[in-house]
Amino acid sequence: MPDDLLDARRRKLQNIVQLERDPYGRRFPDVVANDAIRARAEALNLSPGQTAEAERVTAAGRITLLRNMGKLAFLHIRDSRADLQIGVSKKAVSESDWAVLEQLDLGDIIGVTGAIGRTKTNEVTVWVNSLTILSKCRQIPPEKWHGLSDVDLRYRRRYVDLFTNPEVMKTFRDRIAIIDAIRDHLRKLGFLEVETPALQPIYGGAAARPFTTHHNTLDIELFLRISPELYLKRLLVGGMERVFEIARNFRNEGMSPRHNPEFTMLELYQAYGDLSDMMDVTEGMISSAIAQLDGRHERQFGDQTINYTAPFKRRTYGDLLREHAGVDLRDHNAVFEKAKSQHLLNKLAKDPNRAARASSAADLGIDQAIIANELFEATVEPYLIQPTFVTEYPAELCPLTRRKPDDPTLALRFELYVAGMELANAYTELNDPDIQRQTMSQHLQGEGDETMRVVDEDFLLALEYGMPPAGGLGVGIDRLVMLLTNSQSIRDVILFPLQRPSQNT
RNA sequence: GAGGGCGUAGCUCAGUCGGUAGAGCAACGGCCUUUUAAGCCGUGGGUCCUGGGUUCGAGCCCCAGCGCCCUCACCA
Repeated sequence: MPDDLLDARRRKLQNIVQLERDPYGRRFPDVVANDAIRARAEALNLSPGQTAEAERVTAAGRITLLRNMGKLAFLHIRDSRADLQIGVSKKAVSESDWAVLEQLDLGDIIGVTGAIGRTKTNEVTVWVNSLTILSKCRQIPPEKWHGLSDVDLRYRRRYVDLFTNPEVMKTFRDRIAIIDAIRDHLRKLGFLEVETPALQPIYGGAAARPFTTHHNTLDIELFLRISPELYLKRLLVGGMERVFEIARNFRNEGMSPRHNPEFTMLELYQAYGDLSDMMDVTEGMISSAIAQLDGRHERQFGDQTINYTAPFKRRTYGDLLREHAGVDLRDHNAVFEKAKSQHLLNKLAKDPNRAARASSAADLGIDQAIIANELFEATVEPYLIQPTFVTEYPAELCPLTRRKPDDPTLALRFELYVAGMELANAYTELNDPDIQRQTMSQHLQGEGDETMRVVDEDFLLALEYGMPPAGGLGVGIDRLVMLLTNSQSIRDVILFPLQRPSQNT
């Protein structure tokens, strides 16, 4: 039973009330951030044991360490950037303040004012002359040394994770910095940041199963967006030449270290641009993000070292397949036999016997390009460690994309791979409404699954008004943050990842 | 959805061959005015994930369930 632990804290809270002090505090102005106080101490050039009596500061934070020696106490308080040691001498504070100090626990939030100094052991310390409790912590914080490491608890109680594990706070501060840098970069390029519906009567722009919901007043079924694409393109029709949205997308699919049901995607469209512009934008954005962090273009991700110095490698799909799988994309038979020998057909055929008997893609009723792509994913993807733009995808894999003028079997698309992960995806967009209508309907037929899919007639109508030729780009923001912060799971870069609700908490 | 791993004190973790449930931190009482995972003396703290089963006896073995993690499947 943890009751005795909780009771002890509740008792101390009562003691504070009895001292006529408010255990939950109030406005506490002029707080200086811990790292700023440390910087000031640095600038003062104090020698060990010295205190700059005139350098008074106000500090506040959560107690992460508390050592009371009876008449002198050292505590560490933490804010979102740093820890700071404070020293409280019984002689230097009021009787009431000292009495409050004796009722403090790890996890309490306090505010102090005092002079900046250094201890004999050279630790920067604020020597307190007044102390205020700002919030009593009535739960038990995790252990000071190991912190909170149970991953389930870390996600369920992210607030505890954040204040006990500074590297977690750092990761999320970095996430914020990365997104800020991307916004700045795009605005400087003249992109307008827009917001489009997350509740959509017809979903589109990606092949994924949506979440469904219902609007009571209109009494209609709605879908949570799987992509903002079709709305952003409407804005191109409307005359916004450069638009972007940092959109939360929702996909009712499986979860993995690289997939969360809701995730953040940057999508942007640039009128009069194409694939090569999208490469420039991608490289520029990532460089800006890195500059906003520590500026290091060479970064660790797990046991890999990745170099983000632009320009990134550019390789064609066909070249990569030839290099890693040893087959020519156009040699359908070789592709088929190679895929068969690698046991890649079973899952496509959904029946091992049928896969074993088949001697061509047609036998399985599967498009040739699908088999090639299976081979690509198995043999090429794992080796795309350094940032690589993969270009010239087989057109069948991306029916909604404009084709290469001099070779209509290839699509004007690239995917950016880093560390074997798909990080970005870009196209020279299709703006011919007739071709778009045709490919959308074909795509529908190919999807014959249980999910409802409807051609978005209003989108096609918009195209008929005329959409400028454009480049389009999508970047998985969570994955980018994973890569730049060396986080192995998408859940480590999403503050509150989806967890099954638990009964106990 | 399939396979594998894990679940012991508030936290981080031990637990041997199936034989009385352990440590550190945290907590409680006491001492301590320069600590750095502070120190010293003393005390308390358990639904061993849940439910069955085997056994004289289960934290440990078996079955089922729950939760989490990983791999795969799903997924422009």
